[in-house]
Amino acid sequence: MIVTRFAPSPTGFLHIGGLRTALFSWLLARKNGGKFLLRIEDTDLSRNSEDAMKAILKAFDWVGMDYDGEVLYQSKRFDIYKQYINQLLSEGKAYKCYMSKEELDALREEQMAQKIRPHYDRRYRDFTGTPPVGISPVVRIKAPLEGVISFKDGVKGEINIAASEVDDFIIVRSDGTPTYNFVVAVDDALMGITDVIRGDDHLYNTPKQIVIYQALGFDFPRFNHVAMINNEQGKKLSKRDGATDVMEYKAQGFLPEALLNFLVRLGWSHGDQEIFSIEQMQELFDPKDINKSASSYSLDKLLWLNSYYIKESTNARLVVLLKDFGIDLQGNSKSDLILRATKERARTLIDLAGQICLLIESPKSYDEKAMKKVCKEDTRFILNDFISAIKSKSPKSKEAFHDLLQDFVAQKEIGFGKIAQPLRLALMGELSGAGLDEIMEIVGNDETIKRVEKFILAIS
RNA sequence: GGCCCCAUCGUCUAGCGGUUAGGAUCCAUGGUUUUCAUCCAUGUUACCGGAGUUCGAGUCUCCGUGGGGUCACCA
Repeated sequence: MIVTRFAPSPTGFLHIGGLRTALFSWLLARKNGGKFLLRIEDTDLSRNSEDAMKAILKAFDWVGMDYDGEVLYQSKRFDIYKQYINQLLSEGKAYKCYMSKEELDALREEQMAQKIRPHYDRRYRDFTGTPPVGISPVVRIKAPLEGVISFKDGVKGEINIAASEVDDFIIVRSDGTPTYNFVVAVDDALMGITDVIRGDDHLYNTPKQIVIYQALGFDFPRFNHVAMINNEQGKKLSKRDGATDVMEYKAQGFLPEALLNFLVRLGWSHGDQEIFSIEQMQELFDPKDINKSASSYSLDKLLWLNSYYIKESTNARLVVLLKDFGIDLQGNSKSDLILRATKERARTLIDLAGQICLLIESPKSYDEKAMKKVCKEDTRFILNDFISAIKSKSPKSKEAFHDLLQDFVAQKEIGFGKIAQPLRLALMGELSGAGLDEIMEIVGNDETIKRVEKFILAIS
């Protein structure tokens, strides 16, 4: 059985890079009827944040990704790690190191000055003397002294790293807590993880974790290191690049399926296909189709996907979603008409809300450029006559408004634009939007007249 | 700096030794539409450079160049 996991550290919100690796892992598990675990890497007690934890869970919930079993916390598994530490210690595969942090820093500094790679000099590796007093030791793993650590990466292929690049790294801090590279290896092994999918910033952790696997006699999983997501300038994504927090996308009016579809195509592809439903992703995802190179993040495609998914959404769902954007269409008898008139034109829910606003509220201002362009001397008289026409015919349907408009221009022997443009401005405050007949059907006779009258006043 | 990874239109990508280098997005143009948008059609734009292997190289090899990652008692 395939078992995958997402293992964030609770130090901040879930960012889109994290969401993508989570998505890949989730898809792989779901595709194969396997398990997807959520494990919180909170061994560094000083860096944990409850809020970050909640934010991650919230983001998962929003995009609709589920996980199997309970959320696993490494901070609750310290006794398990301790057991394995003791095992390594007693087998001589790990050792206590009494070097103080200050000494270590000094060593590092000296090495940097000599322009050699900073590394621990293994001074306590074979130490047999009496340990210095008053120092709480760390525990270090005995990494191989020579040779090459190799593994086959599902994305990058064969990776070989010289053992000399891997230090006797710390597996237990002086405060007794175990460190990341140790607990990851232990947990992945103990939890039966078969496939690890993570960012390629972890590529260098892999040989370290392999050292642990080997010391403990565990088999190691398949590794897949996914290249990073960069910003539009090709640089590492940072907070300065706008939305990196997954929940920020919700706030900006994106649909979760649009975000997921966007992310799944960042670094992964299936031929020429662009649109993937969640079901299709689950069916088609395969780590072998993950791209080796980093990708730059560009909003265009996300916007395009989002407008696609807005059009695909049922009106009922949009009504619910729109509530977060200040639009309450619940119980509005014209909600279907309103949505039909607006959803084709919206790229985000914020867009959509804005357009709906124009329909249900009288314009607060009129586009000035458009006013100048569209309003001629006779405009107010034409509009006045149009009000009379509405009053005498009192149209109710889109079709009736359509006919009224046609009859009106025919009778007055004027071009359609003569009435249509100013009318549009009067009703919406701008020159774009749904069809006039549609708008008037939604707005209704009385409100149409009111808006036109208000507009006439404004141009007189 | 050492080590590792990467390199096709602006962007996301297909390609897996022989293609007019394909799709999507963006942009432009035309059509549909009472405007805008949608939709449809068309178009501009790419194999980082140099050697080599080969009858033939975007595809394989090497060297450059560029970008990224990593070198913590963070994860």
